[in-house]
Amino acid sequence: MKLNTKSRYAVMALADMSKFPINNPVSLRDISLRQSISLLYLEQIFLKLKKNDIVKSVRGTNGGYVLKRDPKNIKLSEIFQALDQKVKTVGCKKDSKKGCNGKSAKCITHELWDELEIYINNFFENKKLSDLSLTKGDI
Amino acid sequence: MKLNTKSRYAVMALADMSKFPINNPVSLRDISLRQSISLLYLEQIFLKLKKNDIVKSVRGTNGGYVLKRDPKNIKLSEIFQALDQKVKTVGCKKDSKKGCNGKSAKCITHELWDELEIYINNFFENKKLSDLSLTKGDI
DNA sequence: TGAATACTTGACTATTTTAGTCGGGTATAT
DNA sequence: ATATACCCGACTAAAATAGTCAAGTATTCA
Repeated sequence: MKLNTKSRYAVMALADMSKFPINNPVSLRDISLRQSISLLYLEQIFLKLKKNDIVKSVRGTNGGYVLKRDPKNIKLSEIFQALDQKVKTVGCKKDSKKGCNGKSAKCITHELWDELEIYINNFFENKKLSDLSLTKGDI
Repeated sequence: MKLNTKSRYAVMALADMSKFPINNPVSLRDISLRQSISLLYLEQIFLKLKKNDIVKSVRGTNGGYVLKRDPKNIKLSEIFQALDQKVKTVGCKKDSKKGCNGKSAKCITHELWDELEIYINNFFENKKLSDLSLTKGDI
């Protein structure tokens, strides 16, 4: 059970951004340097964050990305969702007719995994970007 | 963030076993058939469960595996540990001097991941094998 | 005693996922 | 104009995962 770098980097980058005055575009190049994340990888990540309405982009010289909302209103769950980073505990679909439906022999433990999924999602649901960015002084 | 099949199967198999009278050896072959898990894969899994004192083996005809303790006293966290299935949220070591130490630029979000790890482990720590095996009627 | 059952163990392999790169764009400020 | 910085799909290397194989050993029962 491992967190992937994409969502981890996304949170790091957004936390980094949230240290700067809002509406002040932060370039991926700068984030890349400060957080030691490959620029090209960051581009991939921010594309998704943009599509999911978490950031908006400002093109051209002195451009960059800007948080679309106040860090207080950005839940970590949104960030994870943006990167298709679901908490997947089981292979079988929840409501599929054949195979596992939570009652069959195969998935005696299905309920448990569902419960775990909800439990973990709950963690992210209750954390805001502001919860992390404001606690530390330096970047 | 995905659970691997090894630990999932381990829990399924143990839940299956715990339906039968204790001290009654359950063969992997039977578990394999009931739960549709490859026998050879189960063997691999049970070797680890045995090494970690969760089950004991009975060789020979009518042999199989037996739970070493009452399902009420087997925490899911033990099962996961037995399969080296740690909840890993970050790559960097917790106390390494160079690189990330929770305060450096790189790991602005380190505390968050630690918190998540503890949170998830807590789930498994508070679940017993008996919590799942007894709730369902059939196997 | 020997055949069948069932555990034991390490090594091996195919598949999938992950992490990250590459190349060729487009928009905008100065 | 030109440098900066976002845009986007396709690609690839490496690692992890899932599962198999081969060659055992121990025990029971006929």
